[in-house]
Amino acid sequence: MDARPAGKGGAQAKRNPEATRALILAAARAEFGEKGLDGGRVDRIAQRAGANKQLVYYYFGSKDELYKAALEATYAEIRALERELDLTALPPREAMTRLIDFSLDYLDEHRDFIRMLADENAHGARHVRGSEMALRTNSPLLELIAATLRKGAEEGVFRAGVDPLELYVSIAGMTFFYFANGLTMSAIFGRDLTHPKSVHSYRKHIVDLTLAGLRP
Amino acid sequence: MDARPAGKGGAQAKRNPEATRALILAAARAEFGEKGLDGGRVDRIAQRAGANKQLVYYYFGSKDELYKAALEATYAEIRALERELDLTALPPREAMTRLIDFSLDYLDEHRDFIRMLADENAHGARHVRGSEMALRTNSPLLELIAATLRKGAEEGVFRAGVDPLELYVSIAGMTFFYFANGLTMSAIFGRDLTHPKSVHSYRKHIVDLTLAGLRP
Amino acid sequence: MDARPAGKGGAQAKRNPEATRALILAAARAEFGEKGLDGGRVDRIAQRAGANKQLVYYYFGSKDELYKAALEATYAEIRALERELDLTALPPREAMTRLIDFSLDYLDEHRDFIRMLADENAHGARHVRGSEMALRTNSPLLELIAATLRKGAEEGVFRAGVDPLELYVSIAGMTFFYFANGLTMSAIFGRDLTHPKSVHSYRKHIVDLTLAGLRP
Amino acid sequence: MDARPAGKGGAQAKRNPEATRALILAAARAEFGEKGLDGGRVDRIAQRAGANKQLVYYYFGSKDELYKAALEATYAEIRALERELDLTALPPREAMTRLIDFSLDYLDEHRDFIRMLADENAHGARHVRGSEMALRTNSPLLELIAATLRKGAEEGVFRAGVDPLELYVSIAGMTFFYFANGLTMSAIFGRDLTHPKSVHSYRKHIVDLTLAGLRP
DNA sequence: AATGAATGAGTATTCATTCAT
DNA sequence: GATGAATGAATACTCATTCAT
Repeated sequence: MDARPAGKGGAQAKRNPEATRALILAAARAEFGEKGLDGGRVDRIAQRAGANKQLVYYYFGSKDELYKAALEATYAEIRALERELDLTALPPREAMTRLIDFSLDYLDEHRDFIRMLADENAHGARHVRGSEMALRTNSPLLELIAATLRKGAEEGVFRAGVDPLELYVSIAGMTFFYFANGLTMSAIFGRDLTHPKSVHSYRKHIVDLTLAGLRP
Repeated sequence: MDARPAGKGGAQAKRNPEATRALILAAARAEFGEKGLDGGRVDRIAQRAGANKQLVYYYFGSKDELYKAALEATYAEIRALERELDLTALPPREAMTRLIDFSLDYLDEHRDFIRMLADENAHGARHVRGSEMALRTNSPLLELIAATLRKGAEEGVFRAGVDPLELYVSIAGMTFFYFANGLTMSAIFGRDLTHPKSVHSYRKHIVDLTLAGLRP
Repeated sequence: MDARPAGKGGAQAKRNPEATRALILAAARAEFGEKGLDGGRVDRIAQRAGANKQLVYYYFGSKDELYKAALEATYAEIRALERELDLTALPPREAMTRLIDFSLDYLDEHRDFIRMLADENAHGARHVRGSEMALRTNSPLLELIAATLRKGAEEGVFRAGVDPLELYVSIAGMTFFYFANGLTMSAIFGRDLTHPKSVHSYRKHIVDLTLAGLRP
Repeated sequence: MDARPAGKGGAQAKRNPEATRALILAAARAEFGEKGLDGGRVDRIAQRAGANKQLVYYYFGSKDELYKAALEATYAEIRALERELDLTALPPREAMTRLIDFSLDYLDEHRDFIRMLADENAHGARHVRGSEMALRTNSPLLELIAATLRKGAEEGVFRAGVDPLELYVSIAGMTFFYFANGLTMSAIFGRDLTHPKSVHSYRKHIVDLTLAGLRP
């Protein structure tokens, strides 16, 4: 019927299931990352993916399952990046600095992750709980923090007895909140926290606070 | 159709404008605190308030303006509480501990505030920007942090040069994130962060980290 | 577009809740009577009623509840008609004849009832079971049959021991099936059963069969 | 993508056109018998048949034509059973009893036929009219009734002048209605008509009524 | 013959908002 | 001030059907 010059058009030309699925998933991550679960629209996801709306259901079953898939893909991505972190050669204080940097940088560059994380919690972590993948996979970052704390304590540069998960939460909190609530704080305090200089300064602040806070 | 005299209408035992308005506002705070802006339903707010849906529009104009009003009321409340904090008599380290405690406790007891804060940012801080009230009122907590840092530096128990706003963000981040993402983290890490013992332990952790991190 | 002043137009000009509700219910009875539960369309019902589609939900909650309401209205109507039957003055055989006539005539004139009855059973009598009204109200017709059988037995014109409900089912079956499956049978047997003459002849047949069948 | 030789495809252990077609047809009869034309799903039919949905279209063209095929198969089956009835050796009254029994038993055991028959009529006998097969084949049962009536009249055990088709409709009605509307009536009258004892009793009732009704 | 991928038109239902009294 | 009735534009999801291989 066509070399597909005109008329119907669309993603159908592909006939590439995996690619189509991937396109839809990427579109979903973008949409949910911007608008959240409630604000995200299946129509818009299909459109973003250049796909037929029904295909979304064909591949993912429902909006909720699609959201779960998007969340899992996001988690898989960040964990893959975490896994690439190689701090074995670094002394504990440098390693800890790198960990904080990583956390800050990732969130700075992936605002969509922030939205999804916040949204997921707002919905009672419903999808995470239902995701075997999210529950199974351990967090490489937590492992790295634990290893770094241990090494630091052995070398006498960090005090002992610091709980890795609690430190993980602290670091994640300081970095997450900065971007998550940056807009509101910028408005209230009249200081543009989104500016690179502000980010740079804050980075130094939390590194200093953390390293000093871990001294023996 | 019934025995009542005429004209008036029905069960509106109220006829108390301010009380009705307050009821609706409270209902809105509850609803938005639970479900967010997108998830919140005007119908449900009216129902919670025991009021007619149209009254919501009569008093607040639109869902969005109602949300703004709810947000402002929430901010007003937390700031009033912050204003009650009297740390003048306390030495800097105790004062700082109190500040952290306050932040943690308030969030622990006001999960609805967490939801609204997260939601507001997810929507680009639209309502905060459009609100004169929220902008004008400076955060008493920030002032207290600044004063405490100053006093601590003078007394030599805190190092100098710490930016009050950055410390404010750090503390807010560590406390906010703990409750905001507690559900997800509890699920993923298999450790119940909502348990009082966990909160207690985490409180000690961030107090220690912060106080140690502020040492000269 | 029509005689109404201008602007939006539509059923809204009425502001007559009860009338609106009644219009929708009537439209639902017509629609479901023609197309059944699965085939019936909420859109079309709204249109038939000259009402907004949302009003259907405002008044009835869901398609299913609307169907139930339509079913109840239909049952209420037929039972009201049954209740008007006064056979006290008639001798048993004439009374029985009237009962058969009534059953045949009602079904002949209310094909929609046939469809709804068939449909309801096809769906496992779900709505009837969920309806307090339909269950509570006993069938006046069954009472009349019972009374007529009793009287006939006393007078010696009917044999004793005939179960009223079974006779009720027989009569209902003979009349219902004639109209319910008339189209199919007309097609298969090449004889127009919908023709008044056919109906007339069949009426005589079942009256004869029944009266003869009840002889002592 | 996998190790299989080439081209062929997958699990279709079949490659047996007629068997596949038969499977689909059987699945369609089951599906339509349970859910009706509107409620029946092509997807589900394919699934029930263990076949690909597209195959349904390959063999039957459309849902409607598949329905027609299912209807024809159902008619063919019942007519084959009717044809097996050999009443020649029986005296008229016994023969008539057998006919009624057959009708009752068949419907009792083939609820799906009831649904299809009801559904077909609800749709204006559209498919039957379009089916040459359904129109061509005469009903053996009607012939048997006619023969039995004739013989009975000759022998003086039945009155003359009874129209075979009308008697056919009566018997079909009494038996069909009992099962078709059994659920609704059970609910309304608070008597379980589906119980074997009820069926047994009703069987006696209609045999008695009919035989008595046919007496000269 | 057989299959998975793709599509368009529908389908019940929801929701913020406005009208009329 | 207060209320019930009415509206239009979405919104997630379904379904019969066709395309490409």
